[in-house]
Amino acid sequence: MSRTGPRRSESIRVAVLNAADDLLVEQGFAATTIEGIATRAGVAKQTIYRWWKSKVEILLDALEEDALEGLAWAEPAGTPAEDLTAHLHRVADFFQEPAGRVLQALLGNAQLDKDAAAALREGFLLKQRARDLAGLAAIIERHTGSTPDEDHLGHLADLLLGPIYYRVLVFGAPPAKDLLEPAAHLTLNLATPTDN
Amino acid sequence: MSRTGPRRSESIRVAVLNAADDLLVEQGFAATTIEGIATRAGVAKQTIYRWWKSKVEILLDALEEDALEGLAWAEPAGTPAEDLTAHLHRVADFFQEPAGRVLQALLGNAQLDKDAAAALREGFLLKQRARDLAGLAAIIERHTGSTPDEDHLGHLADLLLGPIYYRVLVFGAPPAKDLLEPAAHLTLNLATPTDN
Amino acid sequence: MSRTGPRRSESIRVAVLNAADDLLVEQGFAATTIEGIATRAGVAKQTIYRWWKSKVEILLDALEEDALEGLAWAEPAGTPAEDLTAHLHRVADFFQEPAGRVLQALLGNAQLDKDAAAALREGFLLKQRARDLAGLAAIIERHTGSTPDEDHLGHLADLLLGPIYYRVLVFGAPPAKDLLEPAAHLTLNLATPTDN
Amino acid sequence: MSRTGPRRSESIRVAVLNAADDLLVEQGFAATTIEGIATRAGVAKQTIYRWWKSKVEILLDALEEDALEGLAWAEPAGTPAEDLTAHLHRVADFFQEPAGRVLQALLGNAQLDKDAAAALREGFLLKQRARDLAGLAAIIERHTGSTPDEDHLGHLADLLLGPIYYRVLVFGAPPAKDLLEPAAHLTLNLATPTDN
DNA sequence: GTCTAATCGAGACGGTACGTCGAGTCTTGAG
DNA sequence: CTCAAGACTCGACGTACCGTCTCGATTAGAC
Repeated sequence: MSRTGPRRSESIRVAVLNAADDLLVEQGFAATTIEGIATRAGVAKQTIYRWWKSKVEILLDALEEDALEGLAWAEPAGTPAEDLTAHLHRVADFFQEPAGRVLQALLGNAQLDKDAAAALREGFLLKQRARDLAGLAAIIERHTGSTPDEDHLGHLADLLLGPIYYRVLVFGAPPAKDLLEPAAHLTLNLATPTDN
Repeated sequence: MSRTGPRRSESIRVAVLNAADDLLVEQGFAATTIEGIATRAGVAKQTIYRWWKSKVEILLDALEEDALEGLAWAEPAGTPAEDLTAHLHRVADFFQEPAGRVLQALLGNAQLDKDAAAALREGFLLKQRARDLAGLAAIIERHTGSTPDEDHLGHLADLLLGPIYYRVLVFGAPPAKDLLEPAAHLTLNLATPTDN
Repeated sequence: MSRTGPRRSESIRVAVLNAADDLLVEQGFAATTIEGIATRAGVAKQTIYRWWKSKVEILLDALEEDALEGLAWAEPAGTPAEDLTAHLHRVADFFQEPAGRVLQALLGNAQLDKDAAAALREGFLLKQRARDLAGLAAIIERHTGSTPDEDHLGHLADLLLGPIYYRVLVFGAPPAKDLLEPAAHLTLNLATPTDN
Repeated sequence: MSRTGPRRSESIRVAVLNAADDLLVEQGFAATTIEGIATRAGVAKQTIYRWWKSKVEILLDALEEDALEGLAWAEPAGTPAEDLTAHLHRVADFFQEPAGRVLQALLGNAQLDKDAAAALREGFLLKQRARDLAGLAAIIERHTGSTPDEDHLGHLADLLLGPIYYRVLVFGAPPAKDLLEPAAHLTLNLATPTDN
């Protein structure tokens, strides 16, 4: 005997996520207010508060829908080095897209608010980390024939992705593209057991 | 004929910077309001607005006093590899200190506010970048006897520092310490012209 | 061919009226919300709106059941003066009872809302006025042997009841009891044609 | 050494009181919201909350300024009976004026809210009661040469004013004018020591 | 010693957004 | 068709800070 009464409106959910996304890109994080989202989505404020605790939760919801593909590891299409380089380009490009702006804003906000940081970590970053480790492991395996252990894999991921996030978050733009290919090669070299 | 009347009070300046620092560490960035700083410093709001444009400027002021030494490159004390590893440890530790928290908050806020980002870049990050490049160049020179060109040096700095900032800003804590020594050696290897 | 489906549930009607009554006495008029009544009566809001237009209508419904006896003119039991005095005591006491509180609240609300005022007038006050005039006329007739004309009777009712309502509505409590007996005698005196 | 800084703006105070008055008369009590008053007065909501706790306090403030003259007892101008009758006319007319509407609304609200009732009593009704007793005593003294005792005077005031308030608050309009002169004469008769 | 001009505290003010409450309407599925 | 449950829009609530402003009181050169 399931419960009675009206159900949550999916169209409202989508309208809110889109409104939040749009506002963030157009006006920035500070100007993305709950009232603004409500107005733009044509929805009552109370309806937003019924389903989300804060604008950060809304953006996190929006991110989950959009970022999965933007940061996904593609199927093999060339040599491991080529595929890895291509992925780094994809990550660098991602931060220019709307979904990337959302992630950037949420990362920024996470520095300012411990709860938001925890929510972002749980809701997105750790999952993405797992996907990154899996994607990187697959490429390394294609390259060397074996999978590095967890710790080593994590270090490689940090060396590989760290510079991109660093340039984006600290200097406001992805790194020069000519950094990416050497970084990919370097990582694959480090992944060969003898170099460990 | 110079002007008359009282001059800017240094004690007020210090009280405001300390109040801002303390509030940030104790309550977080969002709770660090101009009104709160004014109250805690025992100062009128107007007095703050007379000398600073926003709380970001206050924190930037506070950062400039504290971060210089926290992120400074030390004098040679061992082999280049040892010195470089030691510096990476220093950077990682810096983000645990109050001054590091301020930088982290300002970096976070910079993701959310373009003006704040520009101010942080101009007021701190670019200068620190220059110091980092100089410090790294000096160590490489000791190691290889020659200085890499500007672009290459920048890439090396990104590879070296990126992972630390990445772990701090994305995962909320500095990387495992055992990542740092390999990263230092790696960077020095990459700096030798033949490996490029 | 009469209509199908269940009819209005009497148990719900009673539950709602009681819930409204209770809430009014316990929490006051403002805190007596439709939502509160619905919750307390274990009934859906919509069900209330199906049968009543507003909380005022609910309270009016509740009043009609209780106030009739509370403000009723009793059968002759003594001299006209005694009976009139007794009635005044009954009216004064009525405002201390729950039903009196409801009337007081509805009178209060009527000052603030023209529609509510009209509803109260139509639904209760004019009927009560008629009962009061009839009761008073009966007593006067017993006393003087004749019935005063409509206008005169109305004035007498105003002089008689006015002070009680005045004390209750303006000063929050019924008048001192020793006002009531002189008022009763006075009214009867004024009712004798020669004193008019 | 009095305090420094800007003082409360008198023009704002007046603008708020007028806006509240106007809204009450034009739209009624329920539609007289703090936000509406603020908008109409061209004032920030916070400014209202700084000086008044609720709209009731605002209206009370407004009342104090306007009701004093509207309900004042005039100087002797004729016989005591004439003056008393004139005063009753003044009271009955008062409830048709804006200030009278305010009093009526506040009386209505007082039935619904104990705190509001207490505030109204303290802030206005008890003072007005004192003025009424004094005014009535003066007229009686002119008529009979002596002043009745406190209790008796109170009863006379209740008999005199009760019917007017009763008709206004219960039936929504002042009593027929021909009630007033008999009521005045009656009261003076009752005030003569032998009739007591 | 004035004089004079800026600094400083205190805080009033117009705003914007917050997060909450209840109103009244509408939708769903059970009985 | 009625009902409980509750999603929905709407308007107002009272609060927090924002950034601007005004008001004396204080202070430190210039004369």
